[in-house]
Amino acid sequence: MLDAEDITGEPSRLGRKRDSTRDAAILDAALEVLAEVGYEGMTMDMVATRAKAGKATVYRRWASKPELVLDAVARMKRAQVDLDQLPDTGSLRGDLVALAKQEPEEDAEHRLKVMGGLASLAAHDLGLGEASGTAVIEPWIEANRQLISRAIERGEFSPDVDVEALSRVIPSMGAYRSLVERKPFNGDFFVALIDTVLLPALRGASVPTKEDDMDT
Amino acid sequence: MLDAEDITGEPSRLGRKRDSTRDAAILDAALEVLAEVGYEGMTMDMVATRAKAGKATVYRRWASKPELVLDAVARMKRAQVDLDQLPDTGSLRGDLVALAKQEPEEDAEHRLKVMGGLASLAAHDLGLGEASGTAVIEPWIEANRQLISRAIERGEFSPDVDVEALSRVIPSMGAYRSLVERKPFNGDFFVALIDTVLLPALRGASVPTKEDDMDT
Amino acid sequence: MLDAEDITGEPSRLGRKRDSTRDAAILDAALEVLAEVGYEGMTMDMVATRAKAGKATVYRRWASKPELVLDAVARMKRAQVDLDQLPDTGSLRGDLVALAKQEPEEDAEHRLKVMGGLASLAAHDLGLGEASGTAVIEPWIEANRQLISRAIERGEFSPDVDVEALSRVIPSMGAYRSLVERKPFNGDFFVALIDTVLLPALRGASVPTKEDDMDT
Amino acid sequence: MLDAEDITGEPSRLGRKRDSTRDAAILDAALEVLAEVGYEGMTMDMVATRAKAGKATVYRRWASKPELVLDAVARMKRAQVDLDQLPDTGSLRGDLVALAKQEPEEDAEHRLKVMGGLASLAAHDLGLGEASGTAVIEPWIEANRQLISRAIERGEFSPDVDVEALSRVIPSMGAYRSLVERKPFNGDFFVALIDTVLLPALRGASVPTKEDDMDT
DNA sequence: GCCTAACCGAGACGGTACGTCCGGTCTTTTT
DNA sequence: AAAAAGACCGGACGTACCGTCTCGGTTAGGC
Repeated sequence: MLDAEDITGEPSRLGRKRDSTRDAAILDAALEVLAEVGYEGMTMDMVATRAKAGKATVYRRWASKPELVLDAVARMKRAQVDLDQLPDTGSLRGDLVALAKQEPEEDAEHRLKVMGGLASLAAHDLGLGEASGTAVIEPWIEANRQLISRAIERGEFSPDVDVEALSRVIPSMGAYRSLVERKPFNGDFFVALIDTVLLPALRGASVPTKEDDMDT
Repeated sequence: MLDAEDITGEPSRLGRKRDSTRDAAILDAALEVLAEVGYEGMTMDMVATRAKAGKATVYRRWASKPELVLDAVARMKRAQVDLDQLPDTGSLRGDLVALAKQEPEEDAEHRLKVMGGLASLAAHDLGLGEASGTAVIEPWIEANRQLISRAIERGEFSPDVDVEALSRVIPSMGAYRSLVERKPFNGDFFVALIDTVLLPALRGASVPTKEDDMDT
Repeated sequence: MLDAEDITGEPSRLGRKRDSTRDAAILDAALEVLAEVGYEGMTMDMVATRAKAGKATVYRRWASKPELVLDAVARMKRAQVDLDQLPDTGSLRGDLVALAKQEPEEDAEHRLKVMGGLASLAAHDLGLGEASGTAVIEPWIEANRQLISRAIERGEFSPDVDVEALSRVIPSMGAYRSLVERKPFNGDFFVALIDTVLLPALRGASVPTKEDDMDT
Repeated sequence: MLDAEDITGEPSRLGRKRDSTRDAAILDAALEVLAEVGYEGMTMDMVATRAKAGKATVYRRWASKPELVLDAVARMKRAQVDLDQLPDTGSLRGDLVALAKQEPEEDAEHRLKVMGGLASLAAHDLGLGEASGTAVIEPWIEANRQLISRAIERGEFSPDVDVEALSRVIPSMGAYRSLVERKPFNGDFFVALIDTVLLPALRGASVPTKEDDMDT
């Protein structure tokens, strides 16, 4: 966001105050349009019109279309995973399933559509691709990271497992299913991943054959 | 591609024949431009000009920019995985590593750039998203599917493993790393995935807890 | 027309002969299309298709669209004024009226439409503008020139009249009415011009006040 | 022009106002380009670029190339004949010659070139042909109509003359010379027409043989 | 009676203008 | 000064047309 006031600390005393309700209206409009026509199909005019806002009002808050979409999608995701209220059922499988069910099933459809719009952000080298994925999926990965670490501490799994890689398994495969295969990313699929990929990998990680640095 | 002749079977004998060298020239030009300026930066005029083709010649073959890019990327991928010449080293790990090394490391950089261009295709609901991912990644999944099945037949792993899900592990996580995290998708990363996720999951798949239908 | 053979004298004896019936078919098709959609609306493909000819067959005969249209319109006009069979009624008025009635009234509507198409030829500096007008209207001017000269020889009018200018009066005003005012150029209008402009001007030409060179 | 506001009467108060200086800039650019490369050679991009305007700004005002050219040429002509300041020298000949000289001789060359561009407008049935000629030549005809009427009132000529037809003599023949014959339409030619056609026709109109209505 | 070159219809080709649509900026009026 | 509305510049999109070239096939001669 481009809020000069946030930086200076000086509350820019002159003139009319920013109408902060516009932020939400614009982001909601952006999400609606994204879900309906996708990123490429969405235009800034569509968003402004639907939010009953002028384009200048939009551009006063976000410098470009990608940044707006980024914030819009992040806003949607923020509601989903709450890192301060992760489930704690005693077993990793229980925690992960609880995390999956935490979000009403009907929201998934909507978010799926919006996520589609997200894909093309990666095309902008500006680091927006990175940021965008991060904003949406990183909290999810972080939740997995915490749940898996907790399970290791409990002694459920060997401390030798690659937590970083395994935290990414479900989000990555979910993203692939949503964005590339365009199949629904529902609870059944989620549970199947847990049982056929993630848990087996954690259990089977006793004898990691070799090296495993992942970052470059 | 828009090739009516494919449907009728009747090869539409009248008039000048399509110059099939133009297809290749246009696709190559598209790949060059994609690698240089990305999907959003690429224009149809750039591609046509570089291929020394008229725009009509381009649009006679591909109905839109996304469809052209789709074919271009698919063409690039096709060279990568050859399903008829899969490696056979005796162990799954050996096969997978051989598959990874099969492609010269320096090509990866180029393909990574082009793959970035692919991302935004998913934004077009037209099923292009599906098709695009499919065209590029599906052959890779198929290769994994064959290698894993063969390993099971050899008795390396239990026949109870979910071959479908596990075939997608590496491509999905590779795509996430490339397109969202924007980190290099090199051999080290690839081998790490094999050793810390895929092989453990295959080994640990002895007691799949519950249901596991994946397709819808 | 581009008939190389006409120039070289060497009749290019080898190969298949031009099918001269195609010329007529193409010109007729061109006239039809011109009448229906005007010069700008007419395309070479339309003409070729309607004449059941290939574009190459058209371009083998005429080098460009303007040249084709020029010939097409000239062909139409040729039927109209026959310089070898000018009327001779004894009076200029009788001759002119006879010339007007010589062409069936119903053809006028068609030719009017086609003439509209002619207008834009003038936009091509290539001398086609000149040629086009010339091909269509010049024979008519020439007819007037001969009829007026004959009337002067008969003593109907003073030899001092400017035959060149007066020969152009009716064609010019007819063209203006057709092409610019888009009103019908029928016999009534024609006769009115004769009686209210041309004949008075011939009669009143006793005292030409001053200079009168017209060409530059 | 596409100015919705003209119809409603309600001046559509919201939003940024049309920048009326753009109209003039675009029309001037169009005239320059027309004079340089002619109607067919002129492109909308050329006009927009030269006027430092975007194409959307051009198309917001004129729906198509022909309509733009029409307005551009009309603008040029408007400067030429001022119906409120017609010359009054006491004789029709003096008035007509004054009208001719009223416009600097060097402008004629420029206008001639632009007029050439006008010709092909007639090819668009849309009434643009009619409108175009009208916009350019009708004011001239009207000037002649007024001058001739005034001369008749003064008793210079018989009230029986066909003012309508005679007012069109010089513009029609001038248009023919410019557009079809492509010869210069200069003062000498103009004066010659007055002396060898128009004035004789007015003088000789004593005994009109028949006459009959001209409009249909 | 066959060979060969030029013809024929059909349509792909390179190039280029058209008119539309967007992204991001700027202006006008109202709040 | 911020808001809604919308005009502004720049530039890509996809369509259509011109004039050329290529394809398979046909129609003449000349041998």
